[in-house]
Amino acid sequence: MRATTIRLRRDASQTDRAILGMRDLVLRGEFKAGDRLTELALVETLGLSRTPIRAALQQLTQEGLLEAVQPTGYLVRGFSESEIFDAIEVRGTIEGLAARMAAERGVSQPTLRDMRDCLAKIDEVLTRSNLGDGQLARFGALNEQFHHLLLHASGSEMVKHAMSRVVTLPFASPNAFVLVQAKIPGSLEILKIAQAQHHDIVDALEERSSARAEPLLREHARNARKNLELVLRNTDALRHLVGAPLIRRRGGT
Amino acid sequence: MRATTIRLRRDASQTDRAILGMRDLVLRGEFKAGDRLTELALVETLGLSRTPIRAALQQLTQEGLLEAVQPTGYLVRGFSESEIFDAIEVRGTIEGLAARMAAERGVSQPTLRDMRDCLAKIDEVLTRSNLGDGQLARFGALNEQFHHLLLHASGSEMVKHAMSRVVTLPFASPNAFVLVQAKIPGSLEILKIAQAQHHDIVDALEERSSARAEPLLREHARNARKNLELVLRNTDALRHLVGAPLIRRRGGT
DNA sequence: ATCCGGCACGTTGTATACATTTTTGCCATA
DNA sequence: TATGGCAAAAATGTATACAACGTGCCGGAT
Repeated sequence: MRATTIRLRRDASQTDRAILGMRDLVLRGEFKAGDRLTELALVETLGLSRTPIRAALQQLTQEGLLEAVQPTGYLVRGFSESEIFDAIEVRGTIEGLAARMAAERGVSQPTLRDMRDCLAKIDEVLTRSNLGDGQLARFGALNEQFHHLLLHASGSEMVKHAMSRVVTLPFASPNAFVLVQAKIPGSLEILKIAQAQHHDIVDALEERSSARAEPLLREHARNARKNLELVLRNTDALRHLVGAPLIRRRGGT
Repeated sequence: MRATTIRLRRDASQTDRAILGMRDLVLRGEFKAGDRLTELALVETLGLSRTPIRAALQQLTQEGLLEAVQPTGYLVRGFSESEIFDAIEVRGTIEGLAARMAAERGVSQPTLRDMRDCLAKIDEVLTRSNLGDGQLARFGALNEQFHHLLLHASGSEMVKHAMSRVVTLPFASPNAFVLVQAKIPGSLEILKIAQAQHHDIVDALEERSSARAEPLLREHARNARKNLELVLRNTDALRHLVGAPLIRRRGGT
């Protein structure tokens, strides 16, 4: 390799760096949706050899960020608003399945306790009258934890696996729109509603009501659809949304 | 390369051959669940170089057939009965989502006609009093076509994409247990019930009843669960099930 | 006998040379 | 001007050499 090689690495392999670097480039919009990615260009940009680049291209394609085209090559994917809506709907459906299974099969007391604890911490965050970035980040971490606990409660590796695949798409994760809420007026109300749903969900699991739990999760996911709409109509918030450059707007970028 | 190189290829790349070859080896049970796969061993077995082997390992891992382990390496995955059940449940859930979307958004007349035509052909196959392998293969092809038409009717690329990921797992596809039905007594009845559900599904789509269409597809997928149980209790059928060596039985292979 | 260091080997990670395929752009021809 | 085809350039596909990393074995010291 050249003398330009960065030797700062702690433990990351070249392949990991290629994946992280390329994901970053794509999500930040360094490449536009529809752009063709060539290995050699990425070799130059990232300072890595073709082998890890190829592995990363394959990885990001399976994540859904890139698209393999025939006969050969990769494109940066773009996402229409309706595709993002559908991705969120798929996520809500899988989470609904997780909730149904959890309710049907029963959730262990320790797991229920973990969920209640998690919600208590979120309640505490939401008592503050206005949220700074730090509080929002804490909400995001706890929110993610709650959704992980739900998957754990489902007791199904297959459901976890299905969820992990759905969530690799930008905008599809339960946390996708949390961090930009600071830029949206009324965000506290939105988060309080989400948290009320969280409580209802645990109630449903506790009473083993799959018929309540499943639609609750579907509806819970639809918050993200509303948030997407808000963000799309708010230029300042859009600037802070990770992956925003990949969104294809009707009649424009 | 060695003189042993097979030059029969039409258009398959080495990478394609590695993927097909490895998938075949795994599904046929040449490697047992839990076996570690080393690149060099596969190089010897398949007569390819490490580069396409590595790509194939990555691909089969994302398909769910292999499992990447730390610090480094790949294992052949095994599937418990309950994992297969859950995989089928996930598939039914995604198909249910597809059906709901199709009903809500409305299915075009040409697509409805295609579905009706497809079902008419299946009806014809099922009028024969007993099914040979050829008839069963035809049923399988038409069944697959029907399920593809449903995805098409959903009008959602995201749902198609989610389904394509679910279906890569062995046993999860709508056709997984069709081809072994020849070995199971009463298979004609099973297929007739499935076909009755097909008709109900199209009826529901036609009247745009998402509330009917979604649960119909979930229940339809559960046929596969029943078939799995039948096959697991029938040694002869099990021998003809693709991927059977990967099934972990309680207290045995 | 046990613990520990270090060497040898097997495996994966990475870079790169070479082969093959695909794209591109030019030029001749209609 | 449109078109066909050919050659050059660029890209990907493939093989392989070498590096880095573990892991286990063996021998020596306590």
